[in-house]
Order: sequence, then C-alpha cells, then structure tokens
Amino acid sequence: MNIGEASEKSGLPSKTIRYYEDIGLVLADREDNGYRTYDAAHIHKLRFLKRSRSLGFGVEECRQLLSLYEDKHRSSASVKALATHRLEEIDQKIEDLKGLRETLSTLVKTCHGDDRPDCPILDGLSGTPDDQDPF
Amino acid sequence: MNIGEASEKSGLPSKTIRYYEDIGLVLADREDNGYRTYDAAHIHKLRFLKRSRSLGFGVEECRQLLSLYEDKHRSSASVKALATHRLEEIDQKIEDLKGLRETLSTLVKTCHGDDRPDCPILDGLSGTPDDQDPF
DNA sequence: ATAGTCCTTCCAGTCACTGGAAGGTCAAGG
DNA sequence: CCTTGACCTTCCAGTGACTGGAAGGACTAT
Repeated sequence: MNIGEASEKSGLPSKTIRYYEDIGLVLADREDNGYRTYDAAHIHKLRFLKRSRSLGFGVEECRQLLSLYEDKHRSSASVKALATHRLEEIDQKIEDLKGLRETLSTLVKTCHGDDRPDCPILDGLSGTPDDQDPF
Repeated sequence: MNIGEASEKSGLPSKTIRYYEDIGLVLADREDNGYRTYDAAHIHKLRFLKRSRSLGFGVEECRQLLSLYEDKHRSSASVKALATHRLEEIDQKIEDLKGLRETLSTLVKTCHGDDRPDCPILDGLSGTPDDQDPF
C-alpha cells in the first residue's frame, strides 16, 4: 500500500510518516516509480509509534522501545525500566501543574473581576518578593 | 545598569532578555557605546514576565498581560478572563496526564520485569493485543 | 600593552512535526 | 489522446521560546 493508505491505517499524517523515515524510525520500501510502499509490519510499527508518542515518550525513547520491541530476546526488565522512568516524569509533571494551578487559582479567586482597575492577579504576577518560587 | 546586571536582578538569562527585546516585549534604552541599559521599571517588567511564563502563560499571553499591567485604566475583569482561561487549560492538561498515567501505570504493573522476553508493556504499546505479532 | 570580562550582532540548532511550492505518476472520463 | 484531479515525490521554511556559539567591539585593571 502507498503512504496515504498507511496514513489511514496507522492514524498518522503522511507528513509524519515521511518524517519518521527521515529520522530512520520506520523505513519504507520503494516501488519503481519512487512511491513508498508499506505492509502490515510497517503499519504495526507506525501504530506502535503513535501510541508510544501519545503516551508522552520522546522520539528517541520510541526508538529504544521499538528496538526492544523488535528484539525477540530482550528482557521485560529493560522495557519496564523505561516505562517506569516515564511514569516518574509524568508524576512530576502532574505535581508541577498542580502547584501552578494552586497559585493561579488563588490569584483568580482574590480578583473581584469587575470594572475597577485594581487587580490582584497582576499584582501577584508582578511578584515583588525576591525570587519566589512559582510553586 | 547593563544587561548582565539586569539578568541577575530579573533572574532571566541575558539571551532571553535580548530575545524579549527582539520580539518587542521589553525594549531597553541604549548607551552611546551601543550597550543596552535597564532601570527599575525594566526589571519589574522582566520579573513580571518571568513569573507569568513560569505559570505557563505563552509569550503572546504575556504580551497581553503586560499591556494590561501597564494600562492604569484596564478592568480587572479582562485580566481575570485571561487567567481563568489559563486555569482551564491547566486543568485539562492535568486530566490528560492523569489518564496517561493510568494507562502507563497499568502496563507497568502487569509487567513482571525480569529476564523473560514477554512484556505486557510492549504488547500494550503495540495497541492491537489480538493481532499476530509480525516481529 | 595586555588580559579578562562584558557587551554587540548574527547564524544555527533545538523538538517533533507542519505547511507549502514545484513537479512527477496514475486512473478515469470525454 | 487529452485533461482533470487525486496522489505521490523532494526540498525549503516556519513553529515556540529560547539556547549556543562565533566574530568582534568596549571597558576595567594591572
């Protein structure tokens, strides 16, 4: 199948599939006319990529996962290590966002939000105290 | 003061301060020798920017906030609207991350993580558990 | 005079795509 | 046979928000 069908089947834009080929993630075969061709194994890899990316793995992590995926003899431990690390990153990010939410929500709550020009949000943002952590 | 001191006082790298000038956020004065000079008002704006950015406002949102900040007659409502919108984005992002965390954590939990090659994480990432594994 | 630090501008790179231009290929319809 | 339109190709540029580095001018201290 050509790239258009591969795009439909994998759920990735053609542009992205070509990009993944550029960076050596999924190499397509070529027809005589220069068109890329894809088979079921290609699609499988592309779907794998799509899912991994949507779970927040970076492209280089995906490359690792993919090579682990293709290695029949790899241990599950090496995969688990990658996934666990990613999980820690996610937890950290959630915590960061919660702190940020807290700060901003406090500012929003104290703002009366009417036509008067004084605004606790802007005062809070101007952050007069020294090098205060946003969290 | 020169850019180095402004950097120290604001907590932003000199590079970033120059960048903010490039995109018209904070324009410095110039000495005869071409050096940028900053006063207390500049520093205040830079710190405002640093804090707003750290709260996740985009640069264009910061530009809006800054112009609201400088407008003595703006209503607090317009600021509150911006901040509330940002708050909603943060909430959305937290929810997304939680879902993602859930998925990944399930995968990690079901993986025994030893030397055996079978790994539920990779199976989960391939996203088609009923498919034959073509690799 | 020299060393060292600070400043300037400009160009390139980051990440993971995305958009668009210019042009080749293919199947269907008139 | 010709045209239309969909699909494909490559290459170049842009995104956001910086960051790194090169080349060179300015200032300070010795």
